[in-house]
Amino acid sequence: MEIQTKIQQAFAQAFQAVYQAEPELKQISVQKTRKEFTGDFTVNVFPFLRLSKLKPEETATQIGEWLVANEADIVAFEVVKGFLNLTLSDAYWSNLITEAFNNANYGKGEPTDKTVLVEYSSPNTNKPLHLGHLRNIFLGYSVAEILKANGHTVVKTQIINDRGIHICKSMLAWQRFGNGETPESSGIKGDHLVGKYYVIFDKEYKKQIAELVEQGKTKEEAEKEAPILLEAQEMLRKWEAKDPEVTQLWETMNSWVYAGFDSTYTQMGVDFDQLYYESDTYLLGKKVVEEGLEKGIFYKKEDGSVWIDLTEDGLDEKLLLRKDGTAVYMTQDIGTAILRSQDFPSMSQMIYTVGNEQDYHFKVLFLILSKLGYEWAKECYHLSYGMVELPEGKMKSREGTVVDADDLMSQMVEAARSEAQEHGSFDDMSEEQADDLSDMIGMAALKYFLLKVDPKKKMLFDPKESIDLNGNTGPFIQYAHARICSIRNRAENFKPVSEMPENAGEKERELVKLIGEYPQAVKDAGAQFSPATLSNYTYELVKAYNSFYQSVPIFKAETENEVNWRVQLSTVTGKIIESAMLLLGIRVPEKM
RNA sequence: GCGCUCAUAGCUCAACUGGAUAGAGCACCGCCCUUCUAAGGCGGGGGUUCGGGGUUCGACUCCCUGUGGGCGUACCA
Repeated sequence: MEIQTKIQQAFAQAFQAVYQAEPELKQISVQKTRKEFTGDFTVNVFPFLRLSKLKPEETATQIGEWLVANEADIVAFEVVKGFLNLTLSDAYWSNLITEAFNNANYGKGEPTDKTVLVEYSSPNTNKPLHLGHLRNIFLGYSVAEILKANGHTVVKTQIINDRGIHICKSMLAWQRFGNGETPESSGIKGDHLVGKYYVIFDKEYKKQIAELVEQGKTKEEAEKEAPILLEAQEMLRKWEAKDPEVTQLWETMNSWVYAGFDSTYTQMGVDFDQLYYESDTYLLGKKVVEEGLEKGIFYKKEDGSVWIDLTEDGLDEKLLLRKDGTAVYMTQDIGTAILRSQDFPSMSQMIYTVGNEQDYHFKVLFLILSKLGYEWAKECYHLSYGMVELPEGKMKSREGTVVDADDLMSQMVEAARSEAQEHGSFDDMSEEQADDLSDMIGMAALKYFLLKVDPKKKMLFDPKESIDLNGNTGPFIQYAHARICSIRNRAENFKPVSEMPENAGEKERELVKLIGEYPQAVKDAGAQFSPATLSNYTYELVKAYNSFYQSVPIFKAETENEVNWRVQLSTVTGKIIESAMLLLGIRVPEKM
């Protein structure tokens, strides 16, 4: 049990004993005592004055006296206005450090019976991944790891949008302008090659529109009638009819893209347990919509299109099948969700990591699923994150301001490499070690930069700032870890200490407190689906450690016991840094 | 138009979900390497928390309102 919860209960007990009244547990807020005051934890008595019928100071004092008399771990208290500041015993802190030192799973929750499916990538197969995908994927991966750390069983998944008009556009352009170019013949990564033809299609399409407009068509007419677009639509119909030639081309080009994605995912350091392809799920979606139509949940318009009326729920009418009977985005998503629930019958929650531009879409999706009678619909959760913006504004693929994921990652790694080179980190390293270290640092800078911001909020990506390795950054945290490893290596005669030295100073005590907060930090990050809260915690921990490291000599401590204690504190801090960073998907080096 | 959402130091972000004098990083200024990794530490300046009302013992946080951004409102995904 977390110490906060214990204090909460003790406080309630005290209230019962002193005033014969029961405060609501939720109302008892236990927080860290601010630096300006003495104490470890603070309880606010304001909400309970109507129960005690006394002034804030009197209430706090009486409760404080009871707690010191009856709770072994609480040894002193101090009252400032309505704030009751409690001081815990050294024995309590000593036990905590011993536990953190001995328990390999310190901070992680007990196994639960919950199975959570986390979707954290949903790429289209017509172009490479970009910066927006990076935030999406790092976020979802980290949330999945955090949920695991909270004891849940997690299934990581992606939905691959492999069918539709977009991929036909690339296919058509390749067929017409490609001259048989392949990733092998050109040396271009598969997803980038296919993306290149998507751009070529768009150029040709625009050219044809311009020509048609010149011939006297309106812009709208031209956009609908451009021959190359009609051909792409024809290709989609052929695909749906399983035309052998089109199918073959589709398979070939998708396979190029998957090879490209695989290498991007590898560089990102992420993995998946289960893949879903829309080409496999859209038919189930269509079937379910037909069934819903029979049940009267949906209705058909005269032109044959199928809709659902959500106006009574405060939403709009939504299309589910086009008049030609083909599926739309919503249709496929219904199919995918149902398929997943069938594949994982024990699933207790389904999380979709998707940008907040789709908030409305998921509201509608979950509502439809629940109208279709699926109980698990209420356990669906849209992990909605804010868009990534650049200093010059939004990323726009048409204007070429998209930041490519592969390019960005290699730039980060190269920046890290030259910095490490300058720093002399490679001096005793092999080439592979140097490569690995560069990768570790560059990726840490990027991941931490994207994860430290509250996922819900939109964020600004300034390339200059992201590449910075000082201050509140991933490499800053890695550096602390490397220093700790170096201390640990030096401490040959280290023996764990079971009691905190009586003369332990402020810096040490501050560090001890933060170490004690790790389990709660993991819990909070899981409850809020927020790697950012965990980043902030780790940053606080590292700052406290650096401050300690700077002002408290470790190997020149007065007694051997103190040396051991300080090495032990360092070791525990290092373990937490590593553990927390892994939950963010960030590796930590032993030297840098 | 309607719906959702955001606004905190020059810039980028925090603030334990309603609690004490709103904190960090970057940038700027000044110190600290014969103590263990200076990718570090210590100190300084910098705020009407977008404006205006309200609720509360207490508001960056909740409610109303105004202003200004973003997103959605597709037979796109």
